[in-house]
Amino acid sequence: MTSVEPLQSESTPLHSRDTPAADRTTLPASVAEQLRNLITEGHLAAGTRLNERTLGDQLGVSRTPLREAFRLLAAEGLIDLQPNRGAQVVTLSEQDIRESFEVMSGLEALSGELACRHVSTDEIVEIKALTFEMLACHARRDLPGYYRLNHAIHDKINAAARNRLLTQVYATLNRRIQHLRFRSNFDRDKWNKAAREHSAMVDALEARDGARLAAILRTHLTHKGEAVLDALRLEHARPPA
Amino acid sequence: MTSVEPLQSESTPLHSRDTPAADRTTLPASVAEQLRNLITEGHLAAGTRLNERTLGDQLGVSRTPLREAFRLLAAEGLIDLQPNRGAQVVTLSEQDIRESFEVMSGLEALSGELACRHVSTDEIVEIKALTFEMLACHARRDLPGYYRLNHAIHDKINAAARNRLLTQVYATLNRRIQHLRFRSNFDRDKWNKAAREHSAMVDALEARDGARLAAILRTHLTHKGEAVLDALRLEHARPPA
DNA sequence: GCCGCCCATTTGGTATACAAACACGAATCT
DNA sequence: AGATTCGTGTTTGTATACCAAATGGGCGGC
Repeated sequence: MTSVEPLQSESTPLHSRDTPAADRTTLPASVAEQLRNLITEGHLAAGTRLNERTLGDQLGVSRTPLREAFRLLAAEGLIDLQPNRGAQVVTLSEQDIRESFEVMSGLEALSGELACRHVSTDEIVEIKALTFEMLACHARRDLPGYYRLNHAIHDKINAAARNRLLTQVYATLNRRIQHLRFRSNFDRDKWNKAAREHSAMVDALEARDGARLAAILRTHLTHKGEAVLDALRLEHARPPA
Repeated sequence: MTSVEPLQSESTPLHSRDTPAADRTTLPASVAEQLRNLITEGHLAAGTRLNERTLGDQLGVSRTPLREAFRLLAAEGLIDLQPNRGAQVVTLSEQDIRESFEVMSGLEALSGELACRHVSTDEIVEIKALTFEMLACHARRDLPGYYRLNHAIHDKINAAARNRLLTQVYATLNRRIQHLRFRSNFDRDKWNKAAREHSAMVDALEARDGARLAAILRTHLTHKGEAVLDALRLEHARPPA
């Protein structure tokens, strides 16, 4: 995946002239979002150069808002913006990935701690239910379903922490490595362990034991990081189709 | 401080034509840095509107790079960029501040934990020395000196964590509240407590007790957050000169 | 006093122009 | 041959002009 197929049909401008009036977002923001999606979903491979003129034509916007979108994405760490050399999709080194998981594990721990302080019983119930659904996916070896529910659970815990900044920072960091997570088709052992950790999470949450939940989430994320790194190294040895 | 005095003499363009060739930074970046400094040092008060034309003239740049700088600062959370309403220096609500300190305390905790894993004996020595210097400032009631050393110590611990992402994220968050920290001329009790906490930090670091250092840093930051909030509320009751 | 209308101002976005930086291959030198 | 220089086309960086749309007041009517 090194070149880009038509990103958008020519006939659908981003700003439809007929939108009522109100909350239309700005062009740079929506361009940034499109690119963000392309990157996080892996449709734009790491290292891809983003030519201003070309990409602008494909997206149907002029250079000005595109460049502003670049600044945004650069600040989020999704693209690399070098003076006079343009933008390219960021390539994460092993260390970058390790650092990302370290920071994210710290944030998850905080999230767990705060969640135990603020979570409502309704939320606990919902998280517990989601966890069981996820365990069902695990039993069925349904990886996509597992990922989806996994994501939902972590989102709920994060929301229960009642800290928008935390949510936002976490989301930003997560996006940088999101496409990697889906590739780590980790082995049976690790998957079993992860599932068990999720059961323990629910226990800690029900007991509202912040320290315990924090510790579980911390190691959970650390394990996930290791799994991703392993998968990456494996891929490196024998590149995928 | 609601209006802006000449930000730069007309005769010193940001890009001097004679700079050799090499690492000149781009205009948006340097504009952003100037604004960042003005904001974090409190020369641009919260809520100040940033008019594109006016500000561009003052800084000697056109709207194009200025707008890109705005995107940068908005992504960092230093300014608020509302569609069709322009940019203004962000105004943090009490909750924003509380959330900031919560996240930062989590990051500090992580920093302490990692620092204990990676710190060199030389670094410990240096941190210990700085701590004593800081305690000297405390004894002399030298608040500016205290702040300076305090900052240096936290930087060193952060550096010892060996995680550039952590450093960067922390710095970004810190900038948003930096100008508040200097105003919190907290009372004798809190200051004493903070000083004691710093001694405990060195102990934990020497013992390379990650969990302990993490806990200390965590509560240290929490206390700082409370102090800032107190000071803010006080100021609110009786506005400063 | 309240409401709606109108206008000056500002922002959002496009297009264009041009200088400087860069990439890369050809020509040159040793 | 290999390294170096040179030149040229391409891309980025910045400025500027321009216009549409949104905003925010002020003004007049009620």
